[in-house]
Amino acid sequence: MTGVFSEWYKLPMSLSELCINTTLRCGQSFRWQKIPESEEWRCVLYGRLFSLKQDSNHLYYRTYSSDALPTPPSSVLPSRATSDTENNDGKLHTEKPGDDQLVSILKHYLNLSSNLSELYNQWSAQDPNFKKKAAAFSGVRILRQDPWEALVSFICSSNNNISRISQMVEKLCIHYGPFVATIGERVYHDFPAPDALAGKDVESKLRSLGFGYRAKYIYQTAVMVSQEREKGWLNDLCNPESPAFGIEAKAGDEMKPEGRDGYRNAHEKLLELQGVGPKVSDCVCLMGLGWGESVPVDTHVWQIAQRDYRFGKSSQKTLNKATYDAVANHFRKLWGQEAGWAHSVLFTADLRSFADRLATTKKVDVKVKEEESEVKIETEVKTAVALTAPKVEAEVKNEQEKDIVKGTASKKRKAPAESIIHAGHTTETRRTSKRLRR
DNA sequence: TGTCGCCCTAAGTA
DNA sequence: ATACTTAGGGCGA
Repeated sequence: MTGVFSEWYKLPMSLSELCINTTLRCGQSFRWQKIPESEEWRCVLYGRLFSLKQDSNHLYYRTYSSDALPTPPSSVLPSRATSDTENNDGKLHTEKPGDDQLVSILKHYLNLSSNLSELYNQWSAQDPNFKKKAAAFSGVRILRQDPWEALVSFICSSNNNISRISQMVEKLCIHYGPFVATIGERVYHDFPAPDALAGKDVESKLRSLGFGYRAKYIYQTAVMVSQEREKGWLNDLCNPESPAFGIEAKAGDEMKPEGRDGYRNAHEKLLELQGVGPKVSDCVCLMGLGWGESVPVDTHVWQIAQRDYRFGKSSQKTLNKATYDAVANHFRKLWGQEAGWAHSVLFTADLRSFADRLATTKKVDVKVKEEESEVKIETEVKTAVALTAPKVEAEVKNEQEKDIVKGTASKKRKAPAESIIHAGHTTETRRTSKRLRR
């Protein structure tokens, strides 16, 4: 089968508004494929193979069309979690030229409506640590992924790494997702719909494919979403201000330290699913449902909170429900309504695979003023390398840099005991624990 | 309410 | 080489 790419179209885009080289590999999406020896990224979205590349002034995009499988009907465009093809596609049947619809899809998926530079400025003004860390990581934007895909992807993410999660998601697409195109050796499928993963033999098949204990979670969640919930159940948990593609935006409710009511509700409902705890639920809320205040707290973020925000040391406190809510609420109060976006910037800055951003390291003495105390500490000054150069990671030069990457450095700072933040003092105790309801 | 052992796998580490 | 740990958790006791 043959096919052809469209010409490249382009959108004006600065790297501070969107850096695809960071955004597409920072662990929020797992399906984007970097073409070797090229700056090009590919992924199937809404049944179409998209291709992206970027320079300092523009984002370039094109799509691929197979001869035997022309542009899919627009009925596939609404989210896969809705197996209803008749009610939700009203806005998608408009007779727009192809490139016009492509740019709508891209602007929606890439979440381009907000001004990211302005958000970085606000977070930096509120938080010196953010300002310091974010310098080398501009253009990290939260994508609007399909809620169902986000749900399954983050069920896969437990006790796992980005590389293997990506492989598992790829297997789901190849074995259960609709075929889209073949280019060279590479076969492109879209992500499977819920009912495609609810078959009787799915669990055993996934186990044989190396999913481990996640196989049961995926199968059980697919059954619940496709058979035991109303159609559109998952999409209805979306932030009304950030709805699924093709749905009208509505006004949202009021922001609170623990998040808006709609966010709390979505978070809670997701906990009913198998294999979904607080962290996975927050990932889906943030990256699939458009709730910007969702702050997923994993072991990594927990370490960041202890290291840079004076939460109790790990030897004293473990990451439990109370500390989870305390950390998330703290970041919501610090960064505001889009706290989850800021969180992702710091998370990315600590990812091992981005060690090449810490190209040169030299020791200097810096006076850092934090709250009342002025502490003289020894710190590292990192100089960013070009953001558009996805080169092979430079070898970690010495133990010091290795520690930075692992997030185990900076035991040098000693914080006053009074300023350590304790979970019980900073958050209202929530009674919404998944386990307590059982 | 908090803590612990267990669940799967593959790559990295000692 | 072989055992152990880690990698963006969740669940039940």
